[in-house]
Amino acid sequence: MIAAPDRTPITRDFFDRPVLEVAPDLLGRTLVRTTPDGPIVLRLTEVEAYDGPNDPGSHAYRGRTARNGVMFGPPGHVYVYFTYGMWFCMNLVCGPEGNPSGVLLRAGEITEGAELARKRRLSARNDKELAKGPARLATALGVDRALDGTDACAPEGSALTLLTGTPIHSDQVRSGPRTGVAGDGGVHPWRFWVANDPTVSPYRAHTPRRRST
DNA sequence: CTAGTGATTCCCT
DNA sequence: GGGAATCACTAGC
Repeated sequence: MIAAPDRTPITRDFFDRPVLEVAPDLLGRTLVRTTPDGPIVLRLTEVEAYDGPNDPGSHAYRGRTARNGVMFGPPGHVYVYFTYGMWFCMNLVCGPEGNPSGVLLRAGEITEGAELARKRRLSARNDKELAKGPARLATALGVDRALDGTDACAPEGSALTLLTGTPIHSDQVRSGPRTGVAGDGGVHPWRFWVANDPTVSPYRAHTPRRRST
């Protein structure tokens, strides 16, 4: 018997800790995205930590800007950014307010509402690919910049809610270098995932792009 | 399976 | 103006 995931919303205290504690503790948690068409529910299987103003891989490294302002606000809120001209990615803000840190949600397993996620992810060849990768995850959940700053500690039925779920035992948590982070940002083992989970995204070393013109 | 590249827009220098 | 916390597609093994 496997116990059903705990559907109690997570409290803000959960996020008001150092990001390197929060990140592995997010694995196995349940994220509910409520849309007009119904809920889409995701079990988190892969995350990445971005640790405050001294992390050169973090969007907050060069100080507060219009884009990253949510990272400087209270923990438990969602930072959504637009990247590569086409995609959105989502983070959960951690740590004390004013210390900009967050966890990028990189992959997960859709456990409810897969029919809604499939409509947004037409190129996915199977359900394991629906949220395998940070932009795919945001796409599958219908998350875009309109949700930047949303409170993930809100009651279920709000736009986004993180539930207690089923946390992953530490001996099933793996860690490694962050994906796609340029320069010194990739040296820390701040990517965390669930061992042997088929929804975890493949590791890709950062490849610098050459100018096209 | 891996490696390479075009797409496409915003942000910051 | 240059690069970006990516994806989808292709070629080749």
